[in-house]
Amino acid sequence: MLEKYKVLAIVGPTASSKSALAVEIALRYNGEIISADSRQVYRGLDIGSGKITEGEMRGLRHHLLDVADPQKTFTVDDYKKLAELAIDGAFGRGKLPILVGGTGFYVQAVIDGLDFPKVSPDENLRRELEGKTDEELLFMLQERDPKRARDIDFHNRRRLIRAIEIAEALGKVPPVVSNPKYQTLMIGIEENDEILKKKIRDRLEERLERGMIEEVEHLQKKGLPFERLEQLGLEYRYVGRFLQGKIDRGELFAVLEKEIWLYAKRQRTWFRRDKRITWHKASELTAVFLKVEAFLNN
RNA sequence: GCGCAGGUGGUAGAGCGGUCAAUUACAACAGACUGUAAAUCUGUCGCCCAUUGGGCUACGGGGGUUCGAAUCCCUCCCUGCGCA
Repeated sequence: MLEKYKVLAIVGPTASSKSALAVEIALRYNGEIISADSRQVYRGLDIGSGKITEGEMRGLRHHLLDVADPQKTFTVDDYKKLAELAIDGAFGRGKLPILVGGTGFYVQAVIDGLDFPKVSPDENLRRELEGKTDEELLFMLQERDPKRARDIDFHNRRRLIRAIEIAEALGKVPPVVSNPKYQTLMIGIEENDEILKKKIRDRLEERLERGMIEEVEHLQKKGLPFERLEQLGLEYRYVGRFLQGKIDRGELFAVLEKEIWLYAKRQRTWFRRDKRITWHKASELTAVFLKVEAFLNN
């Protein structure tokens, strides 16, 4: 049997110092970083998305940053393809690929090798479905794929629409297939609530000082609509609202601090169910190194 | 000191005689996740037991009116604004 390539994944909530830790590991074990962050893939979203700086990269290759135009929607499937290419590239150079990021779905898509139905978004269909009520949508799905209709969260219009879109193209919604290509070690980075909250707050202050508002303003002036900023969430969403005068500066800070924290909790919920992850604090360098070493040597 | 407006669940803020353990929002807690995932969506949320359901304590304190009060009256305390 062919031995699978080894990939390391570092996951965890926002502001847990994953990136810095990943750099340490990469320096020590001859790695390359593959970012797994759904916002850092976009060009121009730098400060607000917490993209690593040139200096912080310490000369290591970082992949999957700035690979997409923020005007267009980038999807998990896009991510998966590009990430696999990057991982293969790293293998070619004899490097250990280290997947690092807080977008759990992206990480999962890669390490579990999820194959999504090959149905591209159909904007016309989506626009049409958007006008329907939840009940109508559910009914439409029931007609096409009763099984999927039974399992789906029918309050979630976005999912409902996508399911109909797939069913429309393929007749039904095929089960997602998992084809893991790599041997993976998953390490989760955590911090207790109090510290994580403080880090979120400090980081937010720092981002504002570094010109986060100006960054968003610049993106908007260059043609990124407020509706798009709204979709991008968190800093882009709320700074967008601030720029439109919907909230003031004080509210901006308060709401972002709160929303980022809620986001961190959602991330925890996602990762919590994946029992493969072993959790450490970013400060437990030695323990993490030992774990990585054991993984590489076995 | 007088006048006016208020004091409601963790917070904001509805309710203004019964259908109120109390709309709603936020927070909190739990969770979902099949090409937007920083997105999108769900559940719980006074206490105790229970499957529907029941019991208990609650709307600043105390006292009344009433079959029945968060809702009306009296009084006390507190807060904001206005006048002294």
